[in-house]
Amino acid sequence: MANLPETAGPLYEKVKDYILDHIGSGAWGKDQRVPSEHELVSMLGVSRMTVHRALRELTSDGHLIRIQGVGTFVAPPKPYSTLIEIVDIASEIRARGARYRADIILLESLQPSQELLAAFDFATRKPVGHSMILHHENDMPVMIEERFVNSDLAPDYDKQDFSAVTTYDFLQKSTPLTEVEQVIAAITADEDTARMLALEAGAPCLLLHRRTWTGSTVATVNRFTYSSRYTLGSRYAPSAFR
Amino acid sequence: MANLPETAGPLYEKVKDYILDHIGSGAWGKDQRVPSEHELVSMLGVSRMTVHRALRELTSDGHLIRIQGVGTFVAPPKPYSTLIEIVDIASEIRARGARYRADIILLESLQPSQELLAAFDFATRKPVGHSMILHHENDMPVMIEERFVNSDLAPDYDKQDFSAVTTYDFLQKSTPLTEVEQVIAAITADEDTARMLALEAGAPCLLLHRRTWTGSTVATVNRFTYSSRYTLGSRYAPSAFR
DNA sequence: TGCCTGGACATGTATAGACATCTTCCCAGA
DNA sequence: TCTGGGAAGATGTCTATACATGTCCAGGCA
Repeated sequence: MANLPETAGPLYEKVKDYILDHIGSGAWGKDQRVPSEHELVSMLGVSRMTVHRALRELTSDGHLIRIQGVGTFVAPPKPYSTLIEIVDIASEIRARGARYRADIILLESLQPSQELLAAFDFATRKPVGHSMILHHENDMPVMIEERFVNSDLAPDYDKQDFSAVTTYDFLQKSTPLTEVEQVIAAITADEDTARMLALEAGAPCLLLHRRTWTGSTVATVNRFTYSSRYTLGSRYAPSAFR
Repeated sequence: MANLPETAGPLYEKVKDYILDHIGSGAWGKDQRVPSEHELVSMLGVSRMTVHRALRELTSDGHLIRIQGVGTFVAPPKPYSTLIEIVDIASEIRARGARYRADIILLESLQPSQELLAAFDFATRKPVGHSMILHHENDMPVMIEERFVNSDLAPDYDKQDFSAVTTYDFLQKSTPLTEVEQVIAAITADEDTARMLALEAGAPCLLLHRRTWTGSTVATVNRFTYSSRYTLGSRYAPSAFR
């Protein structure tokens, strides 16, 4: 009988470690077959439910691929990709210990343009909420936030007091977010943008386009323009690795 | 006895839906107590293991918080934050159906500068691998990749043939990535950069700084400069939401 | 030759029962 | 009044068993 690692913790964790060790050492390579539940039961001397739990968790972590009726296989290695978490700018600024302020430049309900209709995937013309807010760090403008909000999901968007509640907090409470699409680009600030962000003409700016969904309906279409004084970034520890 | 939702699928999924419905409707609010496993067994007429699995999965999805010996509680709502996945540029370009090419500008081993020593968190001076590669989409330069690699982890980095294997693939195989730190900024291209990317002087560029760790040691320090023709972005469906 | 059906085997789910571990709280004894 | 101990109740783990569902293949029948 094979030996389980002597790490602490519950049995199914030891079974997970046993399997991860074999994958990590290369003994069980990519796409290769992992012993069946029944075989692991014989090899390790634990019950099938315990083996099953270990295999199920490793599968949801992306280490294994299981096909009912066929078997369990080592998953291809994780892509060397990373995730950037972008948080609410108000909390981001405050987290750095800086003073945060937001100026509401505009808050209205408007008839969407053709382009916006397409972004919302609307079949018929109906008004959407629209806001433009200038965010400051220590009274220095750092980001222009422009949001278009689906009025079906947040009908009173243009009647909120966003000097008291951030758009972020309001939207978090009113609409459950299910999906996000984002594009980041570098642009040269045009005259208006440069003026608002107190930049020299021609300064480079970070542009973040974002669409969010709740279910299959588009909830918001956003455009964030960051001053070149500002950087986006964070640190993220992928949980798929041990 | 309470009624489980009539959705399809296994029993534990119905129990999960039952609980998520009560959370979503506001019937069970934030920090409020969820019925105990024993109570749910009585209420729903399923076995404790089935209830337990549902609760455990909802906990790992961040919907619930469980404290042994105390009880189960509704977790505070998810932050309204998003994740951007940034993948390997070669596969990104190919995925768009474009022709990909990489020119190796430089591949060497060098003594790190003071700044680089700090980035690697090295106590003593030792050489690091260094590469500069220009990536093309349809023969148009779109990104300058500059990498500094910890020689302890990838000692032969400067001896690889990166026209045959991408740096991405090589590093993925040689070093298990455990953590990532990234910063994105917009910059104005300097003369050299503009020339390499075939841009006009003063064009805005996207700058992505990245450090990666394996365990507690810094594996690579990277600097990616994207042409203004290029945008970073992707679509991501957070699994924590239903 | 071709189909198709049954058996072997894999994973997936559900249950009952037992014991472990942890927290809370009440009550008896000092 | 203070304190220690134990009961109650919560989650956490493990097992044995049963049945469901899916895949694959070999052997038999047309």
